[in-house]
Amino acid sequence: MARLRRLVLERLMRYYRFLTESSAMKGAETVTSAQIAEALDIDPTQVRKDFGAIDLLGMGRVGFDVCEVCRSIRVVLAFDDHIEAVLIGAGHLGSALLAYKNFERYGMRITAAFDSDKRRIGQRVAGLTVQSTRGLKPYVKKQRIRLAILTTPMEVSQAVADRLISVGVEAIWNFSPTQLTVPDSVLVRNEHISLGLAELSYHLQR
Amino acid sequence: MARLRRLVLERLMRYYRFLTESSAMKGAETVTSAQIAEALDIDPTQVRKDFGAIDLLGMGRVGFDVCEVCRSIRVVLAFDDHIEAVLIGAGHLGSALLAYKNFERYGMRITAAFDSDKRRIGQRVAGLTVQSTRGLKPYVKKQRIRLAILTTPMEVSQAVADRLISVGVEAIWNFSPTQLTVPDSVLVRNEHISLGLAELSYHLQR
DNA sequence: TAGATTGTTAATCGATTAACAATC
DNA sequence: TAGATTGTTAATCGATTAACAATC
Repeated sequence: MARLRRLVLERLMRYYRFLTESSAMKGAETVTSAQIAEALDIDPTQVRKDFGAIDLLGMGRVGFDVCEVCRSIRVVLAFDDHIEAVLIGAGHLGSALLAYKNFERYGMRITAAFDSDKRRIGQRVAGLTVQSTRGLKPYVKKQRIRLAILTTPMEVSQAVADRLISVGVEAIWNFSPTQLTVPDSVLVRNEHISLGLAELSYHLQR
Repeated sequence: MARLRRLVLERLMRYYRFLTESSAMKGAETVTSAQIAEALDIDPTQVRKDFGAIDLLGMGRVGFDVCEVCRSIRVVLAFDDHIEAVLIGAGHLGSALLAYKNFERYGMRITAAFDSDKRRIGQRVAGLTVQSTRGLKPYVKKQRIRLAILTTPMEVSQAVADRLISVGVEAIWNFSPTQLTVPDSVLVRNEHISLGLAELSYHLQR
């Protein structure tokens, strides 16, 4: 199977969520590309192409088997791998992510939260005790953590990323509005929320 | 000026943030497309094309005037328009957004927060008192609110969106992981955070 | 069989990158 | 002037959509 591109992966996630969570799919055993496309506002051909890319075959006149599709997506997106992650920056956004227990459904669990602010260290957030960033490197190394979630102020993000990478972190989910510089082997996924503001503001302009 | 596409708008926002917030730009009066491209990891031609699209002219051998670029982007992205927004769903993510005061820098201000949960109504979050969603429609109508931020559980998002649109909301910043169905005249900007998980999980797979 | 749906190729569309003359 | 940088056209690349024979 060829390496899948980002947009394909995102669509696979959307298909999966639709098939597992939408009330429209309650009890259905099969689903057509047209149904999925309609619900997610994309082209039916796109759906079939994406399914083809992960070697999923449909049935003429019937569509796709819901369970088979879900199973295949789980495998491709590695939802059963149980990735452990650390979160750095236990501010408002960080706390919101810690509280978002749904991540476990996709195989990701945040096992520790760090902050450098004395007022936050020791506090309990969503069942975890916020630790001092002094303990970050030893923890990541000892637990062989591969994924880090960055909800730090932008001034410190690059420095924190460097430290994480030096002890083996392979992927960073970056919520701070900074462009991180990392080695090619490390994946950075940026969630720059404020970019949305540009589109909204432009559109609302008189 | 032709209608700008989403990716262009997002890049304009990144240019603006780089020019106004990066320490690399401290005190600089001019900037070259190569400098910006290097910092944001994009192609220099892209930067010049984007600037060209908003009628910004550079100077041969010197580059672009930083102030002029910033001013132009502010105008194009309407940062001085002072858009008022309501937020619906004062949970963890909603509270994080309410606390994120930086939005005002880009002309957006959240003036009211609503929730349907009795335990949240009346609580103060980031200087605002959470109101019952019963008051949502009257408030939006009276204050002529055009932008709504949706941080509701996915089951109720469509219903809330319908109500918002019925009283004049023109754009929705959707943080709930649902595909909303809206009239063509309404802009929906989706921030489906969990899509990132697909890419990260796929990449970390052994 | 008849008809709905798939799987796949070809056509279109849009975004990115390369090349280079024009400019200051 | 010489040289760095722009502005723009052309080439490339990738993603989306249309078309349609194959299938169940």
